[in-house]
Amino acid sequence: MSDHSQNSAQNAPASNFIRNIIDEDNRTGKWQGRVETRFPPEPNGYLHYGHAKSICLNFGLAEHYQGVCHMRFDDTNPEKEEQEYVDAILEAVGWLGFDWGKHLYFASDYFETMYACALALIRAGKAYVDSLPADEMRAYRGTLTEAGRNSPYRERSVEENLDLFRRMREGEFPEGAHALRAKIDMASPNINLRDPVIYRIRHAAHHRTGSTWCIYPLYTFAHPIEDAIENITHSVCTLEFEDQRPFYDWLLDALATEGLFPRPLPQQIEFARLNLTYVVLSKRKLITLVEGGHVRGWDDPRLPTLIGARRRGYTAEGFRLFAERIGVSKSDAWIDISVLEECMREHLNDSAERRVAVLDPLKLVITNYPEGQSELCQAPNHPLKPELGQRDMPFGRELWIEREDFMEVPSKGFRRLFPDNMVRLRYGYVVRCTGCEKDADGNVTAVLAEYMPDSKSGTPGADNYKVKGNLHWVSAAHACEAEIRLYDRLFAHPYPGARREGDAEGVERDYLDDLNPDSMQLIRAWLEPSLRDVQAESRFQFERHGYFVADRLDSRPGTPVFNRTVTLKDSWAKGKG
RNA sequence: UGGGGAGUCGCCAAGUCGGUUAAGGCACCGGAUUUUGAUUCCGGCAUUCGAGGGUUCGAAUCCUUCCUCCCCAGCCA
Repeated sequence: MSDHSQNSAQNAPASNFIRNIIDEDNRTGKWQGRVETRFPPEPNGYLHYGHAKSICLNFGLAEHYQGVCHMRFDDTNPEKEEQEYVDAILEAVGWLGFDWGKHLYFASDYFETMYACALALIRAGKAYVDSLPADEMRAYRGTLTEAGRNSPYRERSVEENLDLFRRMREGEFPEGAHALRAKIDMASPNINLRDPVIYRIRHAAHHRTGSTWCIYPLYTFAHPIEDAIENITHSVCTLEFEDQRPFYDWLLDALATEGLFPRPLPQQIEFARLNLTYVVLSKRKLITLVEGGHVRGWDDPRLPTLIGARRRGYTAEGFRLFAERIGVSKSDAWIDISVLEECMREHLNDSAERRVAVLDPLKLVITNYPEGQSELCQAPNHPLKPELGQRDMPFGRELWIEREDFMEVPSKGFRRLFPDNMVRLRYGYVVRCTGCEKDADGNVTAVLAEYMPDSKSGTPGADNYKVKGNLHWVSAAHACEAEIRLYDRLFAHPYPGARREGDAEGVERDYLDDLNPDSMQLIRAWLEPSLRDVQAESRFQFERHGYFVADRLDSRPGTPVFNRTVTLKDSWAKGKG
């Protein structure tokens, strides 16, 4: 690729170390140009933003190199996995816009092959049945700084191992009585090589294989085999598996040596998982948030789950942009949540039609506009896309405007409504503020103004009025009332539960203490009438506010319910803050 | 303290078989346009690559010492 094409290719993902590896493989012809990746979640929970990074990476790599990405379920632990999660994961990946075609696989479909691999290992003298109880096995394993010791069962004969392993499969033993271990090196400085357990006894029903099996392979053993079976070329996983790679290579090499798999063998490549500020991504913590009632469920718009994101109005395109923008590397990086938010704004700004909603209403009375009269104003659906057309907005004597758009005594730089000031009612008339009404406590109950009859937007003389303020409004007589859910960050601190500067020695913080008490606000607001019959999951920009989506579960034509996806940038508010 | 990784602008991240001025994005700061204080546009934004020492005509890239952070002792993934 020339320098020129690199610079001009706007949408070309940045180069990264994984692409460099693949480019090199393609250069040497290692895989004859073939690129096959996989996204291999365990179906034991809902996918979150971190998975989105991995999905975009794996499917994105396949897309870029015209390869394929397998959708694979790593379902080797029957006690944790459920069909419900399989379905939810499939839906989430599809929602993100990726297509695995015919490449949908389950590790559990390979159990027989894995069993054969174990047998081959035993015959090759590279695996043995250990009968040490779990706690003793732990003691024999040694520590980070001390070598482990060989199990007294380590030198069992091949025949005895074969017999025992077969009987394990037959269900002759209770859980924990025996385990199959790879025979490598109990003194290895890499603990993962100290004869890792590769098969355990579990008398549990598996969501797909039922009670067919009572022994199950462990991830360490299963994953490389899954990759080899599926002819994966580049097996991309997160950093915590780096120490596992020597075993990955040892296993596949041993199996290839026995003639079970052809070479070259798949290569494991590790990248840094996503860390995002103001949220938590660990499964354990997410479960606590849901089960502890801190959020409204797994699809709560505040939760960093993909179903939550969807409900909040985040878009697949936004996630893909985000994945591209944050890149891929091996350094532990913390991405600020604002980067994700900005990606969503970017896509929504381009794709969402504009509408008007008054969230904190204050009555505006146009005193020189006849009572009972009304007329229509035309508002474009998208300022940059005239082809999207426009809709009518009724205008009348009484309007709802935003409470913060009026100040009886304006602050410096305030260019909205205040006595004697003129502003344009967007898509309507220019008005001059003449005063306001207050209740007994001095609270403003209505703003008074006079409109300029010759200032209507779209009419010949309208441009003669030069005003700095442009306010949105809805006709009080025509507005549609609706529930709006305003979401903010779930946590009030960028690193929930982390020590703060100034914390006393030994202070432990609980991430739950960092929950943002104002992360959700339910309000009732006035919408322009065209929003009344909106379809669930429709997305709009409410002008001057942000992006909103009709709740996919609770919104119905006639009774809309909106979720705020993300606010618009607001340099005025920022300047004041 | 054993092993495995990582440290380049506020946040990411290219660049690493040494070679003129250290990509790009986001954020930020100016300024222009604007019937969203939005968008868009234009300009600015690391004499410096965790720190020190060394090799070299020349180092973010090589050598060396040190510092910081992350991961590993499940019959979880």
